[in-house]
Amino acid sequence: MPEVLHVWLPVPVPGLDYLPPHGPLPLATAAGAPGAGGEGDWASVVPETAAEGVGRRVAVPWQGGLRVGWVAAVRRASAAEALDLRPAIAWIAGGPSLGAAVRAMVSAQAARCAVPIGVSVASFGATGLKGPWRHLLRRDPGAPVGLLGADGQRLADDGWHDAAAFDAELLDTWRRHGLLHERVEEDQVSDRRLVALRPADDTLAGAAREAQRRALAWLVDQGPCESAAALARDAAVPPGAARALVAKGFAGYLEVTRPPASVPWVTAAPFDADAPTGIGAATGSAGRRADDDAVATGLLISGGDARARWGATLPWLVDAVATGHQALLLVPEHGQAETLSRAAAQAVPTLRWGADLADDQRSAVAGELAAGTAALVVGTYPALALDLPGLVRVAVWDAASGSHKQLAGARSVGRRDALELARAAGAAWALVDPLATAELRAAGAGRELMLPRPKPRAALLDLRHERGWPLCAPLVRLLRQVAERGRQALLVVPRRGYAAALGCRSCGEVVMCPHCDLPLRWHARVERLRCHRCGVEAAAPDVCPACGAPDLAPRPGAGTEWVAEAVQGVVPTLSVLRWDRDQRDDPAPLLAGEPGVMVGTTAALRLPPLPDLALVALTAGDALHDHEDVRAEEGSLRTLLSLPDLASSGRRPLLVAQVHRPEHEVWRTWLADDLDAAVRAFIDRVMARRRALGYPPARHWARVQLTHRDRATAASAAHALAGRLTAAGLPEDDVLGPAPAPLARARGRFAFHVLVRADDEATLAARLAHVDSRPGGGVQVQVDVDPYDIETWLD
DNA sequence: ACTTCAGACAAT
DNA sequence: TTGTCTGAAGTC
Repeated sequence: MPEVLHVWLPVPVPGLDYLPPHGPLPLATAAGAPGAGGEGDWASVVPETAAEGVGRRVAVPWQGGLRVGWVAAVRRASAAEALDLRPAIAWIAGGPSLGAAVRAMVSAQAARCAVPIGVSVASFGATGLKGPWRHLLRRDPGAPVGLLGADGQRLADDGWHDAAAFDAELLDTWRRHGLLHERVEEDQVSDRRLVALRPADDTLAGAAREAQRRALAWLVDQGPCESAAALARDAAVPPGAARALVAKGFAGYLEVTRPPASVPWVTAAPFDADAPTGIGAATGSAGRRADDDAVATGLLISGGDARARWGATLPWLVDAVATGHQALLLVPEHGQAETLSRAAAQAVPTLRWGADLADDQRSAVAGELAAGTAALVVGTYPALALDLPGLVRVAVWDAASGSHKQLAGARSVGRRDALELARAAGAAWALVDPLATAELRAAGAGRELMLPRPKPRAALLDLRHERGWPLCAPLVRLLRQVAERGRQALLVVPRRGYAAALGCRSCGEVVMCPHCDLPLRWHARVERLRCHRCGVEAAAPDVCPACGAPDLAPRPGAGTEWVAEAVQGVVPTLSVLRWDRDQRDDPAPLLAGEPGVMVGTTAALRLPPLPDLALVALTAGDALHDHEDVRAEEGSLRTLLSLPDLASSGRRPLLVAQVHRPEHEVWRTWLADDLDAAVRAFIDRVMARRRALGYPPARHWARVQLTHRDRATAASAAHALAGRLTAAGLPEDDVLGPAPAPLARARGRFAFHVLVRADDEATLAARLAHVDSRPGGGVQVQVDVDPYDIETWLD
């Protein structure tokens, strides 16, 4: 019975079957192969048998070229079935592999999110599958040249040839008949470098050529450099001297293969109470320590401040590494990987995995970890797909953060995948967050650690009674006090730009985006209207497009520009900085302790803590939870609870929010005398409501979005889908809609939503199998299991 | 994801 | 007739 490889490609298709590559194994060490061997043990591994190749990379024929994917499984097939399959091209020697736990996680994600396995594979970054590849082939020495036909005469010798020189269909035929040996290797990265070509001689003698002699000596001494200009700079000679060396042939440009990168171990940031990380060292932390009777069940750490949570989490991870194992800390955002890895590196050997790593650093890190080296890995989502054979503990930082939700690909939630990975690896897990939300509590932690939370100095400013806008009178007084005392303030605004809209004072019409159902936002500094959804830009019209009155003015909904202008008017002596996507003023003066005000969007909440922060103000507090999302109120409270982390000093800042509805339970909870009890009661109420209404975590939801340029076509496709789902036997209660999307038109396409729900993930996935992802007629379908609507309040 | 192909439409 | 755009189908 022939063997069949089940291959996962980073392409949105299900796993595909191929026959194992033809040829004697291991091919990498075949005599006469260029570049064979000599790359170290890890790099030269090639499976001896197909079954050994599970988790390894294989190149397969793909649309006239090749693709590289993971071998997910090897099975036996009947001879008849094997006849229909194409052979794979070649194993990829060495490099990363996809461990059993990661394979289980990826396949669970694809099932849960109702996407083809290739979408999940691609969503983890597809490290090691991207190439560029060098594809070489030669005639199987046992194959008579005559069998190859006219084109095959080029393979009469025993040497290796570049596959690009041959027709793809011809290669496929030869491959099916087992006439070829093939090799696919990562193309060696080479750089153009200036190198010394010959030693100095008489033509370089004399005082006039002293600089040229020095430059050549430097090049011989220090090795290749980037360019003649770089040589001149480094050797401190005039640029002309370096150029002269090239002109005379003493130096020249060569393609130099890049040496393998060394493993970039994270260097520790020295612990300092006022360090920008705001995170204390593991040792000597006053925080309680998470101990370890929760192995393989799970731990939920919440409460306290960021420092206390870190103090509880890091020792738990360090213990794993200290006993020679591996631990993984998943963080939602790239910036946190940087700060937390530096803080961790003080206590434990730490490797960081992030989108900014160069390809050669990636393979160095992956190789080190695949060898089982004891280390803590701090990384964003793609770190979950690393091969960590010694993994025993997985922690998720800011586990309730909406940033764990992936916005593309399988649209999975990183926290969910981390738990799956831990389960498959038999590792213990910990979820860490300011707030033990309903979903975190439902994750099934065997132990919960709620760190005590000091009552914040917080106050509401009721906009129904206070005068002044966008800054009400009490907030103006507070800002003046900050200025008088030479301290710092941070203002959080729910929008960038100047105003939420440009409108007509005569007829009330606002200027809308031509592609989306949204007003264009007014950016005063550049005098442009911009759509924050589709990015379209326009100059402001001179007259109202509706009534023709020359009466256009910024409409309420103050953005960062407007607030910054207002603040500057109130405290002219204070420096006012901005922090949003449009403008990121250097926060260095504030970090150095100078007085000033930072005005920013919620992005400013991720700034390093400020050393002399006296005031944090939310200019539109209600906007924190005024959006359509079941998690809105939890998210709002979560943000409020983490505001104290913005200050790094001992003096706690005053936290204020301008609000229209002070009676909302989020505000009442925030201001409660016994904060911990109030938070617990709040989450209990949330849980009860979610159970009563069938929201997550009580039940599981998916949103199917159908879009089309034409509104009626989108609507009828949505109705057809809802009809098909009920016809397939789904309870009518569990198919909601169709309804127009909250934003009915975006980027020129009309969107309708159908919501599907079920009691558990498996049932939901089975129900989503009835959704046709390519209904035709130009309708696009997107399925989002466990949807988050995190963007609507910030635009 | 990416390629390839077919049909619709506009410009020459 | 040729070029350009859009959508559909297929990858084992």
